[in-house]
Amino acid sequence: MAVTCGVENKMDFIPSPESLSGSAPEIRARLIDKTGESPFDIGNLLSQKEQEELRRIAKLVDYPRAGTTIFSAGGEADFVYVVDTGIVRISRLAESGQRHVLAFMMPGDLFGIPDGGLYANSSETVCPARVYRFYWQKLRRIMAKEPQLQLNLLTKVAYDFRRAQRQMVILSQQTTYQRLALFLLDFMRIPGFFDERHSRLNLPVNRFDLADYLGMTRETAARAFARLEDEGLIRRDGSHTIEILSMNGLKQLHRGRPRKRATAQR
Amino acid sequence: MAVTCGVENKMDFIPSPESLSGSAPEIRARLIDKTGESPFDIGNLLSQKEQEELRRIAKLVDYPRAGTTIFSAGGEADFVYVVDTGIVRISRLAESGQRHVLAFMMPGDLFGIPDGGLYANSSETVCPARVYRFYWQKLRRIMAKEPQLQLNLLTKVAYDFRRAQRQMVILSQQTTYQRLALFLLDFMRIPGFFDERHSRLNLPVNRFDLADYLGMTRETAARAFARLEDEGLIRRDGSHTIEILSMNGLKQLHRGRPRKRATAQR
DNA sequence: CGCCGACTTGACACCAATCAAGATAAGTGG
DNA sequence: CCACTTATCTTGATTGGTGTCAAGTCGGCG
Repeated sequence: MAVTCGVENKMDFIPSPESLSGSAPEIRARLIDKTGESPFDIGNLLSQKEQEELRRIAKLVDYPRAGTTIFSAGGEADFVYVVDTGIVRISRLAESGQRHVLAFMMPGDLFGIPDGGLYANSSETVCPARVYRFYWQKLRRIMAKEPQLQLNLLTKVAYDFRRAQRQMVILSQQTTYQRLALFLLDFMRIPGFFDERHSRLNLPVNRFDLADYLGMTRETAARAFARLEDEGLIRRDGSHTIEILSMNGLKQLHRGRPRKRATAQR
Repeated sequence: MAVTCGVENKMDFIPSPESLSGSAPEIRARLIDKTGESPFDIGNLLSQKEQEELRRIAKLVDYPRAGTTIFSAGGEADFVYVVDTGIVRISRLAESGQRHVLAFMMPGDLFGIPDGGLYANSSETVCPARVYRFYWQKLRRIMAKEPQLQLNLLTKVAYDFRRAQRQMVILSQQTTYQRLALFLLDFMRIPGFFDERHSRLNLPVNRFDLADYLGMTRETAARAFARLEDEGLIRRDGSHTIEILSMNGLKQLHRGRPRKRATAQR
């Protein structure tokens, strides 16, 4: 659950990464932060020793090409991963053959936590990417001794859980246009994809992935883009770069009439 | 994420409660199990001392009436809860006023984990219920000393996370009929609601809650029931008891043609 | 230059929401 | 216990959003 968004109303209640504590809300949930001085920490909670231990079992893996499989659903889950650079998609295949993209993982996001020893989902690179790889068993062993590290992991999973809950609400209530608007807003908040000066958004996600993430078809996604453009909220400039003409317009769109009338029970 | 289901294909990949370890898949994720001999344990992983500590900070709270609020989204999150008896719904209100039911929590399920000190969702009783209540801060303090207990909590959250992922796929791919069929199948697996001898299912959930959980309107839910009845898969006997005529028929329904055609990328 | 994949647009069909009304069940007071 | 009220559930007719199928455009690359 990578994409973040800045609206602060109820529907849009965005889980804060450090959800379990009550600290400052600006830190991104992560086990590793290459840029900071404490590269293996979330919110500077880990001791030097703990960070060292994490570093020892981490291995940086490079995926130079888009569309490379990192792991597949049902496979033996030996590793957990943390995105270093690039974007990774987490997907699940229905037996109908219909794919669903559960999340786009951004730098700092953790993924691949096993379910009964197996991966529950598949994951592939969306663009060239580098990821840290940890032996899950080793990590578990360390966590058994280091409660603070385990709390970091718990925090991270709780964060992803809330993002999933938010996505459930979006998928079942918002129209396709609203979902797309929300997606763009979310993406704008991720460092490195939105150029504020020119108000241009870089969308390295193709229409397939986008549609499967937002629960619609590629055709509908294209139409949704067209409508946003007609209404003067965005301007397409190639299918992967978009100029944001009215961020407020996008925000208002998702507050408008939902797909279903409001429930007024009791 | 309470409801469980027994189909074992990919789409229906049901997370096992003890997902993080690799042990036997029969135990239900829980912190407390009143019925067992180890009432504060998941999968008998906790020591006597740890169980005692949990018991000390737990308080059993009774909610004799349906529709009682346990906590509200945005409120100060002092407690976490574990269902003892009855059903509790976890919901979120969009600013449009549209409610979404995120999950029905069954006996043994844990809920109310705070997000930045506040509750992210609301929760109300669906029927008369009893819940265990824990001071979150106390629980955190104990967990800091007892990694095994914290691992139990992590396991539980990871389990709910996977249920949320499954629900995302269902909401965005399945038709209303398929979603209802799946819901019934899930409910049948919960101990105490399905009478195998008469093949009768007790559904203590009203159409409002059901529709808001499955992402449809009450009218559509009623029509979906009608269609399942027309096709000879169920028989309605009052709106809250249902006779299952063909469990296999229900299972096949959700494998049929989905709402969208399959994605065949690459 | 021409092929090919990704993306877009159009015409049509269908599923599900809406609005409205009726039926059943559940309380409530006499 | 029965009439009355009310909530819950169901059914019908209509509309609109979105998937489907098909064709067309754009851009990249050999």
